[in-house]
Amino acid sequence: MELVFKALADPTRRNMLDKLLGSAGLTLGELIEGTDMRRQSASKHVQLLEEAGLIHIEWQGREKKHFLNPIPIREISRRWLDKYSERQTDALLTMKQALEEQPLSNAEKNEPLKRGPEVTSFFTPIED
Amino acid sequence: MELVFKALADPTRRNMLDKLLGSAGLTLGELIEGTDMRRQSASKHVQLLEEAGLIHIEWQGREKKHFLNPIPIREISRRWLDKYSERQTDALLTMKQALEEQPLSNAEKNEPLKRGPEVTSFFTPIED
DNA sequence: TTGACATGCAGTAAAAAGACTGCATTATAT
DNA sequence: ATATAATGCAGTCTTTTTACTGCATGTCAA
Repeated sequence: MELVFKALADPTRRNMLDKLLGSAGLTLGELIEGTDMRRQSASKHVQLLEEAGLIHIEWQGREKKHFLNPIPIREISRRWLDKYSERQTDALLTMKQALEEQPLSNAEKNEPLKRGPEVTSFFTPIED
Repeated sequence: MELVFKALADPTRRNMLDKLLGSAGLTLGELIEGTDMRRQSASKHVQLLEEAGLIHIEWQGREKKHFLNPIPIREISRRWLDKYSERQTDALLTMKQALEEQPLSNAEKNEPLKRGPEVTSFFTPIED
């Protein structure tokens, strides 16, 4: 998973994935068409993408064809991203809006500064 | 979006997000508890996370409370990741397995090396 | 077989990222 | 008021990342 996040961090590599989504089986030379990058640099990007399991490579004679493998991205989406996005977005939106209106509710009430779930819980709405 | 991917690339920052998912409103000091990182370093990580919109910060006196904002992650999941994962995973799996069994179908058929959609299309199954 | 093509590998240099120390600022508590 | 606590900011150093050049390897086509 570490490798996947690293690989996705670079815009050049994300662009490669986009290209491969549009037309699979592109060679290295085709991948750098329209860019000013040298093939040696692109090759290293491809290496990282492959190590992360994000692309599948198939040799055809002297040509190296690249195929997108969406599975690791799906894994991220399912195992790591979903736990933030699906469950809690609405709760956060509620909180955020409430905070913008009365950002210092506890201080205003002159309550002592408490720590712990009562105060810090992300899902305890302001109106509680 | 660039900032979000960069922010997610570092394991320290992902760990911070995980901590904030578990207990929201943690202060900077609480965020580095259990690690050997100095608060100044953690502070820079927090800055990046905030610039990426991944956390929301609320000052409470001299304490800085941090809250996870899952929305950017949801955006990634929806706009960028889903286009790889949901639509095409099954198609890829089929292709991958087929490739592993007969990885050079075109070459074996002694066809000329063609380029373009006919050959390179990711979604054109081997059995076509 | 030989020349052109697609790519790999090694080495270098520049840029970015990450972590540290030291000092400054603001808030709390006595 | 003053000491302590939570944090920010600036500067330096190290590591990592990224791009480049030059040369090597293997494949295709005449």
